[in-house]
Amino acid sequence: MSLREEILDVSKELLLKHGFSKISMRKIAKKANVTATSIYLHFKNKDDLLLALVEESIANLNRVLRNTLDEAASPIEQLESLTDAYVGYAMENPQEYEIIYMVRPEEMPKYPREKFQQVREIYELLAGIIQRGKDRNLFDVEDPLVSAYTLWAQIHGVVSVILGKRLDTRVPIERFLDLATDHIIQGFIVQKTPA
Amino acid sequence: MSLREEILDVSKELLLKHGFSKISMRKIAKKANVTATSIYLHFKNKDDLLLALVEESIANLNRVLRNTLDEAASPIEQLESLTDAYVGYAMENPQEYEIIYMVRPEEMPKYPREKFQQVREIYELLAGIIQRGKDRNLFDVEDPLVSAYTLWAQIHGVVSVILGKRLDTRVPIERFLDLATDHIIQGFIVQKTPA
DNA sequence: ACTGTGAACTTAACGGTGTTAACCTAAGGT
DNA sequence: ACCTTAGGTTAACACCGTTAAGTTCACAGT
Repeated sequence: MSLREEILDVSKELLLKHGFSKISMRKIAKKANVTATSIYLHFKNKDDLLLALVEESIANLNRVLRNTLDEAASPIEQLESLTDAYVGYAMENPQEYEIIYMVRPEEMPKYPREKFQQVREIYELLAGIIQRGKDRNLFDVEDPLVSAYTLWAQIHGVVSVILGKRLDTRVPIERFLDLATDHIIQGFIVQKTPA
Repeated sequence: MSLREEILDVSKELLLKHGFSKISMRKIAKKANVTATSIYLHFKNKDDLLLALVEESIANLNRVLRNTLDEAASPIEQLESLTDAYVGYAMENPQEYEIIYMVRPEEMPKYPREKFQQVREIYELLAGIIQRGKDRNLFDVEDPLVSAYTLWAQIHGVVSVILGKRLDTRVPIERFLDLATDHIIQGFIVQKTPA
């Protein structure tokens, strides 16, 4: 295994074990039996290293989402199962999810766009589902691609509130998640106005 | 002005000007013409100081939300105007919003609950609106308090995606926000099933 | 008037951080 | 036999949050 991979491995291990705020180049280096400066031979800086981890984690999440997709199911069912899979993944792998969304490298905006191609692909998949639902008069959406983004943003909000430990302790997480996903899906389904 | 207030003032100024990642106890102290250690006479540590800023900003946001509430309006209108006010506040005061939600002091969970009483009050206000809408058969909700939390989480997700610069650059922010608020509100309104 | 106390503040230091410059070493190609 | 290059090192810089110890000074009690 190359040192680069080794560094990625131990970084992820430390991140998952001790959380984002506790990792440092020196600790990573120590765990890889190397000096901190060696990391700079393989990564531009700390942000660059973190970004590589973000990429990995995004790939994981994408794999999970793609695997849960049942081509034969109805658009509504597909939306529901994707939502559940997303939330489930975040709940079961909170640190991994945090790697994706909580880590905020300074120069993310100017980071090479190709790297986020995978993210786009997921959106287009989602947009496709929404488009098909719209065509069948199941979904009340104007613009499937934009709605794909709002759907994801809504779900992310729900998840991040829990992971950020900002949910009122009086509210049971399970109930919160159930009602949240209900409301979110509901917001996409056509309103059948009374005759 | 007491040193405590002075510290809060310059901290906020630095935070709004240079962002969260750039502030340090030493810089704050320098700007307040004081040594870094003096800060520790008024705040337990850096997190404690940041938490004080979070409190202030929450109070601001709450004031804005309360001011936009029109007692006479219908529950649907109230929900819409609160949503718009929330999003508007976040867009116009992005750093202030980040202070509230992006700052994640380690010990937030064990922070004295009374301090977040204001947050509760807003939820209860929101829950009241939802309850009234439910009573009038306008809203399709099971549990107004929990739904108040999911509503807020969804909106927060939408806002945080923009502030985190994670929205695809092909999607215009205004359109994204419009469709997002539409979907969110839609998700709370009763489905009138056809006769 | 003298003393004591406590608050506000400082200096100096500890152990940590990301990052860079300079250097070393071994392998491979010419 | 020489040069280049990849992969690694040591030492250092400038910062960080935080603490222990010391200073100054206003004011209360006797």
